[in-house]
Amino acid sequence: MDRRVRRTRAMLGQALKELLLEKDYDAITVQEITDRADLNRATFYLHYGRKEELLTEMLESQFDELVARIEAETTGQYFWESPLSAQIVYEHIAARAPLYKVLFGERGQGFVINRLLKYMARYDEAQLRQIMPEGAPVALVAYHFAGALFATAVWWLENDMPYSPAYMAENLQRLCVSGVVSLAGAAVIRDV
Amino acid sequence: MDRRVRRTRAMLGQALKELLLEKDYDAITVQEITDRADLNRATFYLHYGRKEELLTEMLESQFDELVARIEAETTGQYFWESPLSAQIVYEHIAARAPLYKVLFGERGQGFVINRLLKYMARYDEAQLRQIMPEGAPVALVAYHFAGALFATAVWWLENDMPYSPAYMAENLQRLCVSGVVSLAGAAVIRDV
DNA sequence: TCCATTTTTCGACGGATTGTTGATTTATCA
DNA sequence: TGATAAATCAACAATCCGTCGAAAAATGGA
Repeated sequence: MDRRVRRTRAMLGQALKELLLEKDYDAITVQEITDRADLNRATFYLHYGRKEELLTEMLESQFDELVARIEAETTGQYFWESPLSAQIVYEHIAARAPLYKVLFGERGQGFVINRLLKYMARYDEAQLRQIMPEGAPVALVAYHFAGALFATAVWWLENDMPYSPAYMAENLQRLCVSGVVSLAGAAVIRDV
Repeated sequence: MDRRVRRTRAMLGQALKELLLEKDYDAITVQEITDRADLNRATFYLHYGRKEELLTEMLESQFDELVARIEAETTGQYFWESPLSAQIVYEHIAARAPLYKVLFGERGQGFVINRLLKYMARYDEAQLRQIMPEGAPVALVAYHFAGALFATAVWWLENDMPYSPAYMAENLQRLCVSGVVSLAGAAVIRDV
């Protein structure tokens, strides 16, 4: 890939990231992105058809990065075997809190949310298929967990992360594995 | 409220509903909405500042309608006490499947999804607060469940509703209350 | 280093949508 | 019926879109 292409795309991605922290995604124009990146507007259309493509490319690389880290730090473990995997996810989110708060929160984008759900569910489904018995609605359960992780992350970001990643992960794992009864009983999770 | 106002708003809402089934929300213009409703474009701005306001108004009334039905059919029961409440939710969704598939699915809108999550979580939190012990992260758990319900609904709609509302509700309730262990054990839910 | 290839720039184009204006016509309610 | 409110209509400037062709600049291989 041409050095100019790499440079141009990186500049456009960086410009979009910056602008996302300043104003609504819908309100961001191609002109603004290229102005910020100090590139000509026509150059944008040489690489992307719409804003969505640029944003999607950014996100995919972020997600791949996250999965790679999980694989590296939890070798041989299933995602739900311990809270560690989930903790890495929440840490990943915390490290990018301003951006994710915008993308997933109040003024977020539907296609981003759906892509995230699909990404998480696909990863989850592959793992659950090895654990759950034949005939179980694995794909459905995977979406259940993906949705729970997504929504708790949204709540966490909206409320300025009042709990630690470890606490969030512990809570998530208990709810997914053992349900609310495991919280409602004697053993209430201690805040961290 | 003036009869003309009621009529105008109803026409605009109906026009938007129709257009949502035909093209992406983003691609729908105010001009198209008023053309479809056989109203002048200026009339739209007499009632709403943007498309979002019209859509939000539509959704709120749908949600209120759903909650009213749940309250009426499950008197004195908590939402999670039986799968009945959740079943009513899935039935509500099924009855509006084409519209909800557009609003929540692939090309859905972030503000719609967030508003939905918040609406569900608020309802859920009020109930959970009466069940769960002091000090439990009730708001967080409420979002967990709201996200699970949302994501399973998305999956359900995307896959053309392969399970019955009763099955979806039973699965949701078991996962939320007792976790995945209640499915992974001997008792796998039978497909309905 | 040189040269062919690729990328980026520049200015400009028509077309579409936006939100608002003021004057006019129409419908409603009391 | 008459005062009030709502809807219509045409027009406005402003903005953003996607695309174009020609020119300039940068790249990578010979």
